[in-house]
Amino acid sequence: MAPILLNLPNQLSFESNVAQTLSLLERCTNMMELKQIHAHIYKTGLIIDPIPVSRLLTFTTSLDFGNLIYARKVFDRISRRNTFMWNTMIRGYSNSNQPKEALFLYHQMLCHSAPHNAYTFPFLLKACSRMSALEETQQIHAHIIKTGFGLDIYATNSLLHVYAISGSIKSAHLLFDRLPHQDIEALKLFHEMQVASIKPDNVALVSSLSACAHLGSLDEGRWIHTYIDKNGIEIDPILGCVLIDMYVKCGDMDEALKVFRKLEKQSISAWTAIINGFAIHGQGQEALDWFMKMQKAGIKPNSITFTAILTACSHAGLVDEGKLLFKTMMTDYKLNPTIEHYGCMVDLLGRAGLLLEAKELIENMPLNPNPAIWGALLNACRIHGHLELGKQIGKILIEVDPAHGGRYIHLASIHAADGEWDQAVQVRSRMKNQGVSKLPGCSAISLNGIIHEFLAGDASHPQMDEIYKMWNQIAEKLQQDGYKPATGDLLLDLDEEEKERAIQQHSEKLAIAFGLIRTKPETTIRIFKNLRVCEDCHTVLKLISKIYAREIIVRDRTRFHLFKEGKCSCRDYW
DNA sequence: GTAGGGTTAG
Repeated sequence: MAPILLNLPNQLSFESNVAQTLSLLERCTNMMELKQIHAHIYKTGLIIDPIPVSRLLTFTTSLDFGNLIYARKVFDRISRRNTFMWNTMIRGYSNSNQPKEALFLYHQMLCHSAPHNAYTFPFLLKACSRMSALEETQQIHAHIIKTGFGLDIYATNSLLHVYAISGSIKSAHLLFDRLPHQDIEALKLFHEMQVASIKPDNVALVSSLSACAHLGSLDEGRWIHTYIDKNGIEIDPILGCVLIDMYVKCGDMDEALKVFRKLEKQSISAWTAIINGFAIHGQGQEALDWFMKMQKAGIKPNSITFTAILTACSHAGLVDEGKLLFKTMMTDYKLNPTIEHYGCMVDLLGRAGLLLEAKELIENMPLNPNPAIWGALLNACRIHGHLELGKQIGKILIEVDPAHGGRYIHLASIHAADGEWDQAVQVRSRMKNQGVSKLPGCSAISLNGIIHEFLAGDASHPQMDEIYKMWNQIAEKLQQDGYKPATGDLLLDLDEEEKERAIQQHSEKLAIAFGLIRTKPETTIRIFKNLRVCEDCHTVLKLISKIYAREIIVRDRTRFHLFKEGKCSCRDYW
């Protein structure tokens, strides 16, 4: 029953008026009632107590209610705003579709010299994470340290989360390094933190592990796993799932399976994480086997499981299996395909060269295609040399997704592949005019717990002379093996020789040269790249695995490649 | 009276 707001007695004492108003708020279900309560607060002088109006704000900005426009009106009318109220508004915006407003409010907060507290940062950083606002994150990071919240576990976790999902490997690692788990001395500090009861709980562990998964930080992930075991922390279903996912994304499927088997109860998400593991490792048949095994164990696949299994089919070229699964998903499992499932299917058909079928699927699907859908088709055009269609789609893509640097690069290289240099240059300058920049390619390799990072053409590493020397040796051996640099994709006004030089300095090549110098013969080399491996580097890595008799594992943006004896686990289907 | 969690196509 709705509260009878108009009949509030007038002769209440202040305290019981507060109490009654709060209780009315709790039962409030619609805007009309809310507005009446708002009016009542002002009319009866309750506004001098911060609690009723704070509750009103909390309620109005809450996820269920979510009327930020009205909340803002309430907020703007308050003459003495306290930190709680600012925080509440920032939190509201951070969960809304205008997270930018959260940052704007923080700015205002600073202008008003309103004090912030430990609650302020997690809200702000949530807003940053939703916008992938890296620069702002760095500024907030500086504020956190300056104002003495640098050891606050909530602030630190939130920072780690934003850095990890926005691909800022370096910042995330710096943060990890600051976390006290690097050596014995640091362990003491870690212990002190525990005594001070700021030890990580399950939620903190989950977000750290998830950051490791994003970054491919196997060493740190293992460290956290050991910490969990040593401290007898209970592995709840979410922690189990993210632990598996960490090993999966760090390239250690064996360990992922070990964790899975040890779980007390294998939840649907744990199964899905394993199936997805096989998918991104290119082991399509294993993924299918586990999909069956899961159902035999009495677990029904959900929508996310289907994304994983369709990804598996797409990466392994299992076209018929994928088509059948997509069909049975609707008929037998009664699941409505989402845009992600259509994305998988476009990718599956496109990679297999069935471009027309992929295009038809997009045209006939009941959902509006998003940039990712067009991106999948564009990728297929690139692989199969459908340049005309590629140009059409590329043009659409830079219209609908003008802030995405990769799209311009894609379109420009398709023009280049067709010999249309003028057009390619035009696309590039359009990108420049829009103020869009390309995410620089970055490859990382971890040796003895230290991460070494390389950018293309990078000369900043202290051992650079040695690395280039090594690369020249490698290049000589490659040449003897008949390798010729594939410069076709490269753009622009470089002549052939310069192009060769540019391609020789790709980040993954520098990383592999460094890996060969610094590791013993026969050890596996693991490299992580933030973008897709380039075609030429893929060829080179295959050859190196043969010439130097090394296994090389590369995780790129979408999947793992295992190079062994001159071949890659993706069977050149990627 | 306010905080932080997972598996998901490109």
